[in-house]
Amino acid sequence: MRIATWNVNSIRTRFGRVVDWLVREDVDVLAMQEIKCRPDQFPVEAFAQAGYELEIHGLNQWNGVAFASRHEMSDVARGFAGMPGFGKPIAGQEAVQGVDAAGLPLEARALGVTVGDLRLWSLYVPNGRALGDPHLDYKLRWLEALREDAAGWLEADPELPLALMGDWNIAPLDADMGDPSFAVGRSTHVSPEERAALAAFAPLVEDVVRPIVPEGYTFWDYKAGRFPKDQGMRIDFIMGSRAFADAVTGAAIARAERTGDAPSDHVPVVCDIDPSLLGGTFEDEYDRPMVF
DNA sequence: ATGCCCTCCGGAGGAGGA
Repeated sequence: MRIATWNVNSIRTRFGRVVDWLVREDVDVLAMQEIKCRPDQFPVEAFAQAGYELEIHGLNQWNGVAFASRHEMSDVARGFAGMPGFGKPIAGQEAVQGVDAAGLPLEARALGVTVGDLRLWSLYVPNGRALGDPHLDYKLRWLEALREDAAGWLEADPELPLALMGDWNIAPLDADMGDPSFAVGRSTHVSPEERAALAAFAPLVEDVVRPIVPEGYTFWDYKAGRFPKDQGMRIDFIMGSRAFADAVTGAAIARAERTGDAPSDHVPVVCDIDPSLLGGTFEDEYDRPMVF
């Protein structure tokens, strides 16, 4: 079973490329970020024709997360319980996009689904924008709230095959920073605070791709020829719980998706799961014949 | 370097990205 995450940078611009890749690579479940549209604007037909169902969480032209899956999805969660909002309290926003406990509007940055035994989240972690910007504080609070909720999920079920996957907007190691416009002490994505926020997930989930793909970036800025110079960043991760990580049999970073016509600035990050290693009752109907 | 490129909305130029 193949699972992937991809910041697509507008699904309306990219859907042909995305569906082609899903079919070509035989992907079962894709977590998308930055779809940049509402559900009524999402190109669902292109996915349906390729055999994929969708769960979509998009509020407006910003952010937006979704899942495409060949398998049934259930227990859909739009946002997590402790997720903070951002911006100014706006009267009437409760009905439009929901608000947090402080009355701040929630953004479309987290979508959870269950596929078989797997609990999967598509996450678009706030960018942070700049050191000292209130958006960076939002980023850190958002991550801490996610960590607290994820700790609760795993406390309730330590054997839960959980994957937190998406665009984390943090380069955890110096080897993950190849873009010279990012530097410790000068920019977001590499600050000690952000790296500590990601490292705090260590007791819960681990990067399941790095042990198999030790090198390579997942994002290259469109500006300044960052891709041809290979000045990218590794900021997209599949973070798996113990039970999830134990079932991983392979992984890849689809670097070729940054080439050709109209690429996203991010590429897909992929892992393969052997359902028989999950120890549960998941049946992959694409691997096993249906018995009637 | 308040730059570069790309996408959004709206119909110009600002916001946001990382």
